[in-house]
Amino acid sequence: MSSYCIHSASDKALSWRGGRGVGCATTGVTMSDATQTERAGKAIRDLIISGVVLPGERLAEVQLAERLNMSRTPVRSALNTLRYEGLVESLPGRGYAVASFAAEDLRHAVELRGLLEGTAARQAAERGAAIFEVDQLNRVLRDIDALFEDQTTWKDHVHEYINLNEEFHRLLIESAQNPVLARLYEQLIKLPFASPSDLVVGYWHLPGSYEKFTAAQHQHWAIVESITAGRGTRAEFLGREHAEITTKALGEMLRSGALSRDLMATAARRPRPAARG
Amino acid sequence: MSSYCIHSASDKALSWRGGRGVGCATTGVTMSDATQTERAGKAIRDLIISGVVLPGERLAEVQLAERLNMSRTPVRSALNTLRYEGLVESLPGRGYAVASFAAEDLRHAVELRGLLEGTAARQAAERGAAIFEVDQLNRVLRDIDALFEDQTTWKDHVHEYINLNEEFHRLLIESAQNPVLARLYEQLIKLPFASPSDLVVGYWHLPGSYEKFTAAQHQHWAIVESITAGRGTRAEFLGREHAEITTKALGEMLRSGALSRDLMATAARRPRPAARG
DNA sequence: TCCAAGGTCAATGTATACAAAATTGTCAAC
DNA sequence: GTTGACAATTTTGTATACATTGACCTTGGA
Repeated sequence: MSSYCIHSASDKALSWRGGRGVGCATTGVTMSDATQTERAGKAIRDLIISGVVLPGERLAEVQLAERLNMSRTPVRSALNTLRYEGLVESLPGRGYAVASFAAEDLRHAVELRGLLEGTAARQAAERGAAIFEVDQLNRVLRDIDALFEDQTTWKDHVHEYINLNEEFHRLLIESAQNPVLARLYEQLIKLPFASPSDLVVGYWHLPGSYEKFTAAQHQHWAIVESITAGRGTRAEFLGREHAEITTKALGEMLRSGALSRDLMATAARRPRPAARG
Repeated sequence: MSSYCIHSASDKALSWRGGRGVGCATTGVTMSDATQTERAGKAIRDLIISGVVLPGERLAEVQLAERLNMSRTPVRSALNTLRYEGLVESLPGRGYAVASFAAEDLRHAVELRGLLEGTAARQAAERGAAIFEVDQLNRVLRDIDALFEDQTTWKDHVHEYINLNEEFHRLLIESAQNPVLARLYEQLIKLPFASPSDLVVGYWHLPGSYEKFTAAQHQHWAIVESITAGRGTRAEFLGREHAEITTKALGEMLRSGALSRDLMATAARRPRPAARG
């Protein structure tokens, strides 16, 4: 079984959620987390994302525990957590099953992320963002600009771009100083391919990615500009429009097959448990 | 300790989350749920909402297990769940503590609810809501109209209004046919006093409530009207504006002391764990 | 041959025992 | 008197054994 880590197609094997050096699904043990529960969570997540277990398939506790070389207790705990992250669904009295995601779900998630980011930008603009926060946003954007200066070498710095892009979006949410919004955002981007990084990971090697990324960066600047100027409405709609680029990129990714097709429900949305894998 | 159920001040003792006939925090056993875990979840929730345990206070597993007459296992599971509902915070390696809510958090939650409901309304309008869904929304609104016909007796039907109001908001979210949005909404309204019902429960006996409720009902009609007419932008902004009424009501509730003050963090936002209760 | 009822079995739900970690209290030294 | 380290105790994290529920298969009857 050569299904290894995520995106076996992509040679650079960018990890899915910035987990630094986490082991792969088959073992799930090589990483050095604090608790067994965390190890279980990451391992099961990998199993799902990498497509080792398919959508709709049941996740039996004993089976998982054996596979991960631990007892049922941390596995149970991790499954309960993953339920709230939307990766697994709980069956009434029969444990859990891998959640199914349709392409439509991904589009919805991206659109909602734009909505929340736009709201954060508006609130930051309306309350008057602190100088410190704006400075941080500007610094990140200048760093990203530097990466894109040379169109011939920018692909060598994709990792840096991913980190900076993620930091920008995180700072943007923080700038609203709205813990409830931040919590909701956190929950949303835990869905597969709903976070800013995930989409970059899947998109950067496609043709035309440079133009998309520079256009997105243009919007980044405009958002910060709006916040600084206290133009809340413009900030909000720029945040939403920013998601439109992502949606477009998502569409290209789907057509190109860059997204692990296993994540998509091929037949109906959320097929019945299907006790038999 | 006469701290009993929720809102000891309000004589009619409306239950907090439509739990039909759930027992009270002190026992937590009288209800007949399927599993111990569910019982634990509801019981701990009651302990928090009713103010028996205070914000910032640590929740020790053994202590809770003894109090609820069960083992630590379901208590652990329930605490893990409540973490994702925002009622408790997990301390790194030291278990859990009751989450603190500032008045500002409640306002933020209500505003975000308006944002999501507005988005749902827009999406329903844009995709063209099915006749069946619109019919259901209209039916609920007609039923609510009937309740408010007689200004002298409407308070006898508060329970019915709560149910109908909740159903309207649920139908509104469903009309968008957006599972991701629905999931986010579900998570949001699990916060204390973020759901439509909770606010009605706390507000209906305050002076001027009749006018507020009828004004809200006016907006309900306008939202459905917009959806039917395919006017997405208007639908969205009506959804947001609808939250403004709620925010105003929330302010009055806070000033009147109708909200359990225990839920509010009196000192700083999210005080340090404070190992000593 | 099909349907129904019962039994068997596997998997989840729960309890408890054990291990590891952290906090608290105590004692001694500065 | 304050500060440091060490030990004792409480508390969380994990494993395992048991109970109970639900599913599947077999067997009997129509």
